[in-house]
Amino acid sequence: MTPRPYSSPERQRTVDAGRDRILAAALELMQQGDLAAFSLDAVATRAGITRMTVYNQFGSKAGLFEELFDLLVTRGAFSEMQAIFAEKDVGAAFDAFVAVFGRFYTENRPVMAKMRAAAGSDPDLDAAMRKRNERRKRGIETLVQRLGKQHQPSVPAAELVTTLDVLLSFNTFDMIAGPDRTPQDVVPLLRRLIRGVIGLPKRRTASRAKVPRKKRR
Amino acid sequence: MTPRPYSSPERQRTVDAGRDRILAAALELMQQGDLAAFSLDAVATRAGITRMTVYNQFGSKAGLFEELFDLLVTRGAFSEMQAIFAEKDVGAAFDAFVAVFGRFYTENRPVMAKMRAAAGSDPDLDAAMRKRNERRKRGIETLVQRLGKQHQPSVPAAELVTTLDVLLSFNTFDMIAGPDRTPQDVVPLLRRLIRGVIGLPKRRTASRAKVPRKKRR
DNA sequence: ATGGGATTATACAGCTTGTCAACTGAACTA
DNA sequence: TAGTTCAGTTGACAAGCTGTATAATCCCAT
Repeated sequence: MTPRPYSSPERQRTVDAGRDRILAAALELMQQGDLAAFSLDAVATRAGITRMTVYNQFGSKAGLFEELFDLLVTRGAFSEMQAIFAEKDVGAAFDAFVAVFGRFYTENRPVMAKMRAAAGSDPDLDAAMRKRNERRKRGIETLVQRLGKQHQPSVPAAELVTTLDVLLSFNTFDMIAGPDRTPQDVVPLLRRLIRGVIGLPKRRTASRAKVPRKKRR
Repeated sequence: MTPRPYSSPERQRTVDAGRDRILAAALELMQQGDLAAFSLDAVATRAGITRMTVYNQFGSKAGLFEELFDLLVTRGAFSEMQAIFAEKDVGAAFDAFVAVFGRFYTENRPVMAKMRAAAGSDPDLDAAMRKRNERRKRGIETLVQRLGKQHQPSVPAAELVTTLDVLLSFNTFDMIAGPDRTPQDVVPLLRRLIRGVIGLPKRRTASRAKVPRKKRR
């Protein structure tokens, strides 16, 4: 009656390989077609397995979404976060923060758009996404706490974190970028915007700081 | 054989009444349950008619969405827009603009959230919604053009309209308000934020401007 | 009474997510 | 070496959705 211990490295390897194939297929489908074309059947067929295996591995469609998002995040350029929080100049830290999200949103723009749409339809997935976005908010909190006294934000202090969170959300990057630009292109604009909100002086651009301005444009 | 002319005011009235009942039922369903519960069958049952009638009247689910959105807009507090554009003080005009959208988003918050989600899944509906949002953008454009020279925006002039459009989108109101406040509550914050972006001085609050400050709170 | 437009009833196709018992194969045991 | 056990896979099924097609029905205007 008592289930005996069971562990199979061979088994585990094929299972993990299957998971990877499923996630890869899901990612490809997310990058291409529209959300309506993203069915578990399409994912399974593309991964070369049965739809049921997807259910066994991820529980549900929302589960697959969540794991896919986590995969993107771990793959993403968030490894620099440590360095950003260690940065001496708070303004530079914010600038780097914006750049990280600009890159992440650019790399995963269609996927993020579909994630947002899917989260809007499924309350469970919405809660899961909200929880993951809290990490961004906590990062903003720690940066805001490091702000000195020589700044005067254009919003109440209690709202500063929430406001910055909005400005750093995928929606903001996506809307401002529009169809003709990438979120990456929008980074300078958002930097200026954020510096304006937290009341930091305009940063000396790297080029200007180095070269002593020889010719006007 | 030749179809004779035919027009029936009575008939037309009952048809219109049916349309109204369908739209009312759809609105109720949008305000209550989640988007998954919003099926054409549920709408039809609630309206006391058949699902086929919905198709006859609105063509498709997306068509119903669009007409419902238009209904909300015409019902909404956008009648003041004329007065807002006629306002002498540009800052006051922006303040009123923000208030209008705060009220609209507050009244229709769950509906707007579901519309956004539905638009994310259906490209056609997404295009339709985008087109309707252009009206907001055009309103911002006219207001921005009326800005004088005594302001220095914190973003390039070419990006000012897009930036303001983001700040006035449902997403911004919804995110900042969060679960404990209404978009309406967020209006003062967004006013300050927008004034900061376009480089306008903080407005003298109406109460301060009128009453000569007798007692501190 | 008769014609026309809208609504209804009914059926169907195709798609989706999700659940079920039966099956397969690797690892353990005798 | 041969049988048992368990995880993972599989095909089949249930229920829901949108959208379409077709015939019957109702009701108003002529």
